Amino acid sequence: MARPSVKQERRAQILEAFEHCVAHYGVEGATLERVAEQAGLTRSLIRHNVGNRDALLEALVERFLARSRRRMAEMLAALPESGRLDVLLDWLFDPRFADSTDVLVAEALIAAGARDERLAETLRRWLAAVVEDFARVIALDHPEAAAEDIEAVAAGLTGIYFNVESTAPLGPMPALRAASRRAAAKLIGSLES
Amino acid sequence: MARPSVKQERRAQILEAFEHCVAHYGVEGATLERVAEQAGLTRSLIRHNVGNRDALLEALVERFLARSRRRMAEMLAALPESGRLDVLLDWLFDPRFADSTDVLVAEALIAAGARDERLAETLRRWLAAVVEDFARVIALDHPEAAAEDIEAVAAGLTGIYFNVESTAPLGPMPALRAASRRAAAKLIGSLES
DNA sequence: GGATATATTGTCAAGAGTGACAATAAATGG
DNA sequence: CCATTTATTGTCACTCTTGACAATATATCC
Repeated sequence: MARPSVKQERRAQILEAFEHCVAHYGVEGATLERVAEQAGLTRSLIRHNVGNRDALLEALVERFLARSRRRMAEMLAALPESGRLDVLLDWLFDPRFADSTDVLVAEALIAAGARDERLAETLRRWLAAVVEDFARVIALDHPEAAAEDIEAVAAGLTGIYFNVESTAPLGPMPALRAASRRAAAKLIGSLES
Repeated sequence: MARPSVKQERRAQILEAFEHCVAHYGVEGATLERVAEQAGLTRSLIRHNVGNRDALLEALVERFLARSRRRMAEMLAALPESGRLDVLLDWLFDPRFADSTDVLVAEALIAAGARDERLAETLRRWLAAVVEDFARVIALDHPEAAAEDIEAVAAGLTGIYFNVESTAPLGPMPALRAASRRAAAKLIGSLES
């Protein structure tokens, strides 16, 4: 009885473009014009399908959280019974699996969090959850280790990983990546008593 | 024979304001209007004392590099003969010494590096130098350790530190900070044979 | 006090970014 | 073919940002 709606597809297309722009230019630098160009659409269509700037940012945060959780869950589900931590290190540091989008978007959102306490609270929870997920994986292979040590190693792992991915705009830095992976392995190894 | 020039003071004042804005809003979001307001000056005075946007960014990069090197040198010079690494960990993770400006500016510049290969090259060198400085300190206390291990620990330390400071816009995260410090200590401890 | 160099303020035009809405085009069911 | 719903395009007004330059004020030396 009407022209079929493509709103959901358009919405995804727009949010992906917005994500790209936020990762590259920051929240303030991701203008609707740029997003429209990146998506191959017009600014009016952005407004039609998602809304104004605020709506766009809110939708991006939701998408980012959902995507981050899904990727983490997939990784966790793919871990083998033995040698879990080697697979985890591959996932985190192997350039073949590298995907800096999430980390770059997170950085941009964190910067914006300084002017949006609700967003800041969301991101604090998100970051804590990431560390907790890593901690759970580590605990599986080190059931005897103290909770405090596992927490520390998980936090360290997160920092090392985020730092490597955050340098993505500078181009590949294989030496840093390799050293970071070695550091992560040594950090995990420190749990052996 | 003429009115005394305050160009150098003004210049410093302007660059400090620009630095603040870049740390908070990113390179693209640091508009001259915002910088002028932050500095308590007018846009015309920015132009008069430093120049246009490009000149401002170039000056900021220089200032950032100089400041970063100076801070690192001061820290290195202040290290005691024994227990160097504890002092280093204090400097890196004690909230009383925390200063996230450098890290936030670095992140913003790195993002901008994607569109400026010369800047990217500068930042790659800067990052490598930071890691090398840490590696030298570590090597002082672990002369027997393999160079590759020292390099790895230095890279890990850098990542853990940068990650903690990069969360500054979210407000204090004492648990993450404490866990990160423990992780850094464990990482360094992994060099004991 | 006058010459001089600098600081400071003011203004203008051009372009980018945004929000709101109108107008047109296209696809579907009946 | 018609009615209906949605997609798509176009446009207008307003603000923000920037670059350039003119005009004025101020401090110093002679």
